[in-house]
Amino acid sequence: MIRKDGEQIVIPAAVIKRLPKYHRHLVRLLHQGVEKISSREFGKIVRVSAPQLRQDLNHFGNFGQQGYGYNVEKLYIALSKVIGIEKKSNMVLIGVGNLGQALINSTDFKRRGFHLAAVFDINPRLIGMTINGIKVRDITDLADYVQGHNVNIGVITVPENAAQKAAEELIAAGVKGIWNFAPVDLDLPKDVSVENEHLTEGLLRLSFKIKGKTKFNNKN
Amino acid sequence: MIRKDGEQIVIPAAVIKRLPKYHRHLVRLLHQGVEKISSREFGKIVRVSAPQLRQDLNHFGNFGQQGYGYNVEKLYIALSKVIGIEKKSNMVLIGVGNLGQALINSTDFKRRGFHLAAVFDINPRLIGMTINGIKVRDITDLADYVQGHNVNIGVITVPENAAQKAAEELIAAGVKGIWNFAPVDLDLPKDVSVENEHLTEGLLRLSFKIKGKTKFNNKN
DNA sequence: TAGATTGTTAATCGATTAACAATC
DNA sequence: TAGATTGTTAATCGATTAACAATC
Repeated sequence: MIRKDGEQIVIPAAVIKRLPKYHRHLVRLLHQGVEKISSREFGKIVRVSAPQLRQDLNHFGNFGQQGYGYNVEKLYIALSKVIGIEKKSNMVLIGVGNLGQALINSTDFKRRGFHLAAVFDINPRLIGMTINGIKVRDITDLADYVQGHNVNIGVITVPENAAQKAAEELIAAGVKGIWNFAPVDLDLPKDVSVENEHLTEGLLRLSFKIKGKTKFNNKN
Repeated sequence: MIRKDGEQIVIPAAVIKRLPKYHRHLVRLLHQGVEKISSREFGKIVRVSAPQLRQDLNHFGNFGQQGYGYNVEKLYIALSKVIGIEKKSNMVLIGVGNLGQALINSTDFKRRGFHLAAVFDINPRLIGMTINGIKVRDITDLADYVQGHNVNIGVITVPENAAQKAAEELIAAGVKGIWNFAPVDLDLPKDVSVENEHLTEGLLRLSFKIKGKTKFNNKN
């Protein structure tokens, strides 16, 4: 791709959605010692056509080599930079309920370069407890902590009705992105990014899909 | 929409993705006592253009009324049927770790018509325990339970390396859909539906978005 | 009835696929 | 070099938006 200087290049939403999957499989291939891979082979793995895969990658640079394919490590490093996880970033979490605790104990995102620096709650019974080596802090200490520890992501695992307030506190404290698990659509300023994990919506989609298949199987 | 008899009508993937959000807000509006809503107002809520909202809904029937808009309760009932949640459906869960326990304690999907009938694990220390009133059962009892209790959805919250096997056991037992939280792409027969909750992928997308915004703000 | 708003067709926009020259 | 495979343009396909007749 030729980058036209000075212009803001917009990456299609559909491309952005696929990048994490590419990255996940590159990590795996790297661990498995795979050295190179063609767009055809890799496309089969990530369930995307070979031309589409090449198109997607070429939004960010020319990482392949004609007649050879893609070097797995090189592509992994390139994509890590594209996504912004080539160096660790710090997160804080608000809401030490069941889901919050599950995330505190998770190893999955830690392996991808995200460090959960601190967790907060409003409940005095939880404050002071230690979970997986992380102390639960008082929500009133949030701003101080975020400003002093280079935190740029906030995770929201509070109940529905507390989510908007938690988001506002995170933003006031200076985080740049919010990973939201509460089943609400947060109202946020444009310069803050959000990613929602509306788990129940996935379950409804599953229900819809099952219904369609069942119908089809009944030839109805 | 005029339904051409005998033909299999394919609903665009993009439409399916939006339905759960429509449903979530209809539940809320219904609770708030809102009686009717226009495509313009509702579109603003779900962040979709009015014509798109009408297009989407008209894939399933004509639920509105000219000059009036949509009756909230009528639309809620109609969409519930479309999604397949007009009556309760039974689920089982495999993997009573941190995330599994968080789901067992969740009220969110229960309110939308999903009943967690039983949970299973392989760990003898967990088997026999009761969490939120649900007994943890031995994974070897899975098939018997599923067949005897009209279960059609299986939830997978086991570690990465155990997920494929768990999926196969669920399918052998007869579930029609899998709600997968393990960070792997399951290999499944075509007549079984899957919905993945690859949480870390959401976090990577967030990282990418933050990076883009930061760049932009720096005028670089 | 008059005003409002749907349902639906046609036009536009964006994303995917096909094809192939470039080149390792 | 010859074979393989990329990067990229053009063609196709699908999804969104605009527009408006139908109608409550």
